[in-house]
Amino acid sequence: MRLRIATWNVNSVRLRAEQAARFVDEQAPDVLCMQEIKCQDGEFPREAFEAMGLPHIKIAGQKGWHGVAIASRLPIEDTPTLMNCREGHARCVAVKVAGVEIQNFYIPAGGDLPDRVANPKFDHKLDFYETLTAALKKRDPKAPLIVTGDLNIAPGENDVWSHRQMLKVVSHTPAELEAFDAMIKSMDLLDLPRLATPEPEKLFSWWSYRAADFRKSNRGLRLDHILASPGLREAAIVDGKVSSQVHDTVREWERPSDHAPVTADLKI
Amino acid sequence: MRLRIATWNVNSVRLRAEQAARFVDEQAPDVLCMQEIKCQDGEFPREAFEAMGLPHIKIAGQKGWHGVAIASRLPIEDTPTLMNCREGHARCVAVKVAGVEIQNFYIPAGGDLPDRVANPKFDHKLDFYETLTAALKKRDPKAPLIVTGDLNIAPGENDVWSHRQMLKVVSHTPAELEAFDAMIKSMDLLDLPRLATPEPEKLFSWWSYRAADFRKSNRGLRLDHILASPGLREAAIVDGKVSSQVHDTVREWERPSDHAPVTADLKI
DNA sequence: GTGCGTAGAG
DNA sequence: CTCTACGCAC
Repeated sequence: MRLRIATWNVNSVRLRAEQAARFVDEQAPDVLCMQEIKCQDGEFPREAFEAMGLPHIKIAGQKGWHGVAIASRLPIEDTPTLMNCREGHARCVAVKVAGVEIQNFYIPAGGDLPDRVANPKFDHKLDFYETLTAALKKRDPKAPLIVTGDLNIAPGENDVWSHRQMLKVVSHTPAELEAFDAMIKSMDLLDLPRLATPEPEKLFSWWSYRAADFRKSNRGLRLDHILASPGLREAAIVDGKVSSQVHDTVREWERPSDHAPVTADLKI
Repeated sequence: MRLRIATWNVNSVRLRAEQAARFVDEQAPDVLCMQEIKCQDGEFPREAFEAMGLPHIKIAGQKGWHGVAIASRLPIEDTPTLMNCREGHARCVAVKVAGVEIQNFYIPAGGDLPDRVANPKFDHKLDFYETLTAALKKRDPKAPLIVTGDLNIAPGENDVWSHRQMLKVVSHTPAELEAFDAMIKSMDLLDLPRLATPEPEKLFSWWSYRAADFRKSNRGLRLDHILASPGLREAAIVDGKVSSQVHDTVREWERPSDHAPVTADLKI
């Protein structure tokens, strides 16, 4: 069976429910992990997700900001999140689907100044990574685990439009690249979209709203990730190939999210 | 030649430009007087009005609030407004089209409490009427003049859903009815929509957004007016008939203004 | 209920 | 530029 997992920072699920329906119709994900739903649990448009064939829903919402959710075609089993947000924000949600544990995160953006002392948001971001990395180290790498979401770091030189310029910009600073790398090494996580589209090809999942024409300037970043535990290696790599993509055409739709959805397939 | 004059409180011209195009397409007004455009002069969607065949435009805008404009199929001649707003709001705009002077006003709503001392907004409203009435008295009644806009008073018993209940509500209080009457008497202005639809038939041009179904409750008010000077009597009353209507179906459109457009025809 | 202003986040 | 929150006006 093919299990297609999608992650999408929807930037308000109430404003994007119709686009979610279109995306689900076109790409048929079995599990849709969302970030920045920007609503409380009771305000989540459940009916819309039921109508699009994803009736099994787990929501971690809060008023107006952040908020994560998972909507699934298959029944979900409740499972604890790997960690909790230090600041009490709704940034973590997890389920088990078809025997696969899915941990969905909206990691803090980290503010403008890449300085842990002067900028508490940047400290929060790195602390989030440290806590997550520590939690992953305690887990059995052979267990089937997906770590996904808007992780707000573009880890590779080809995950940013300009490595040189971005090294000074939060999302691609050396401290963040190290934090991301440490997380990956915690259990040798597989970076599925990047395995499917190897370097040096550029791969982005986010483009700023501020650009007049995001295609023209193409100043994107790869902030949205689907990472698989070693226990999922055989499920993710089939005949030497990984099936995973960034659905960047979604970024062209009317009134889009600034993030494009990312999918990856597991053969389970 | 038929000159069709329309007045419409659009409640944000930028949000309503498409609806204006539809209305102009369906009703073919020669002159469209707008209120509550809620934008500055430079933010007015000129191109949209040019495209709908109303390229001659006069705008009195301000940031975010109030704002009036006139868009015309025929060339416009600049003409001074009959008065200026005491508070400096953009509430008055005037043009001359085909020899007819058109004075377009967005008269203050007047707040909740009908008390000139306790409520400065109510005082401003009555003061606006007094100033306008004084200005009209100085004009030659035989000159072709239209006074139109959102005048924020429902003058007659059949211009409100409940005369008894509304006598205590700003827009239909005794002081306002007197002020409206004094304005009419200043030069025996003709109330064109009411002449076309005589009492006791109810006639409304505004329905609150707060009603779930405005058709069902039908708690409307006639706040939007097209008044003609005696000099336009023969132009407005043709074979004993006045051609004027409230286009209330516009209120049913998607994301409507809370006001419906009103039109009146002159034979000139 | 709807659309503005302001501010903050991204 | 595009979201949220809050407050105000209508």
